[in-house]
Amino acid sequence: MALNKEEMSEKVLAIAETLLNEGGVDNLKARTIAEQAGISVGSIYNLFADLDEVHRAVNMRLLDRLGAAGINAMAELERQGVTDVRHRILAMAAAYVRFVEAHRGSWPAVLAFNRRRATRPGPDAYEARLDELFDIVAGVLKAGDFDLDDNRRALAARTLWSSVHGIVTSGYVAKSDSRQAEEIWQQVELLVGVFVKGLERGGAFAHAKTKPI
Amino acid sequence: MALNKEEMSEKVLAIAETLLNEGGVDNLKARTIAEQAGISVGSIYNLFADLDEVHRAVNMRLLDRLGAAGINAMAELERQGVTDVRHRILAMAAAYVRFVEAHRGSWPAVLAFNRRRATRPGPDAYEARLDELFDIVAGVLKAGDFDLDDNRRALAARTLWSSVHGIVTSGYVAKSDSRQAEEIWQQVELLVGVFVKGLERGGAFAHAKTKPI
DNA sequence: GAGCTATTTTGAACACTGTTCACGGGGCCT
DNA sequence: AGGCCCCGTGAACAGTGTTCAAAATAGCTC
Repeated sequence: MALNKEEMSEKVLAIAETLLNEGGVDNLKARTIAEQAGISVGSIYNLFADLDEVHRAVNMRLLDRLGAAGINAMAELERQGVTDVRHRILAMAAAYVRFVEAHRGSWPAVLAFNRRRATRPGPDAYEARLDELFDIVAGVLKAGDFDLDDNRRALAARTLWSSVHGIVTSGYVAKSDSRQAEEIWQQVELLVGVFVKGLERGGAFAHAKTKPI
Repeated sequence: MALNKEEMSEKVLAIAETLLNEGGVDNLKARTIAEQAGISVGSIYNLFADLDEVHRAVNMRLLDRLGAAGINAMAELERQGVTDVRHRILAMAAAYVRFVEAHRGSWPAVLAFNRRRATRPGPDAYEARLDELFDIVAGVLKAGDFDLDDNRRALAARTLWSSVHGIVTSGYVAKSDSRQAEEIWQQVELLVGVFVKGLERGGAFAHAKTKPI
């Protein structure tokens, strides 16, 4: 019946995720976790260095799930034989939007945490998770017949990703209306449409030194 | 020599802004403010309901300054007789990037705060400040000869703005390298270029039901 | 200026954080 | 059984934000 170290760690993380989802970062309290897990406060510090590490671990799980969702979405389209670049990018974006919507409480905490630690040290395993997603988007762009070298394709992928990210996060800070979801999706559709068309034209990187009158 | 209520409020806000800029939201402490302002902790609560209100007031000042920066940037272009839509949008984006860069410490706190209070009440005077900026962008788009009705132009303005926002915030969570600034600007240039070209093509809102082979 | 009242300022006290660490119980090997 | 060590424990500590009775100050009347 007694849980071993790893099982207890997972129990703690599950509780922590629920707390974060329900009340944001302010709701992640050592004593609450301890009570709900049926252990003492001190025991948490035997499993994790501090609450930040708990938070980081929860975030890692979230990012892993997000990555899986993205990969699944691509696999689904593959299965359906969809090769259109715009559709595939929209599918990725949809997976992202769905994910954030399903984690409205804890996703902001991921960003807030990332931001707090931004001033501190260096080798974040965080970014590695996100880079996977960049790579997927870059892969999709590669399938399109835009004439982009690797650097520019990576830049485009990052731009696209950051833009979708901005739309989603900007959207969810406003009113909690369900109409918001519709607005967000309209913005994403516009962005992706405009992006693909802009790249198709091939001149995305040609700065308007030559003014088109 | 004694400061009246309003003067002391401004002194408190100035101190609070410095604290936020230096150490983020965790650095905004009642006792620190009191000490630096030469008053007691209790006095802060005579000037502001709680620390959140202090934070909110600082954010308002920042947003006001950001709005002013945007307006100034547009006025400068006006003075130079620049009417090119792409240039004007880039100038707006540049103003935004410069602003965030100049407030690296406190700007994340604006977003984090907005997010924390997102679950709570309704009539945010916050969004009003941001709407001004949307309006400026929408105005610039109006000057372009895209065939967009008011709704779609507003949607495009929001999309553009959110995207730039996403690029900037995503950029500044990563390494604190100065190379980051370059990457951010490349992304913004790509986004704006692609956006304008996509809109010019006029088909941004025509979903690809008609596949262009 | 004295006396009185209203207002503001104060800082000790309270409730609640994260985090530590000496204590002691329980399992495990000899 | 004894000794050992590991690990869970929770009281204790150092910080938070916030409150509020009391003291200090300001303002007013005479």
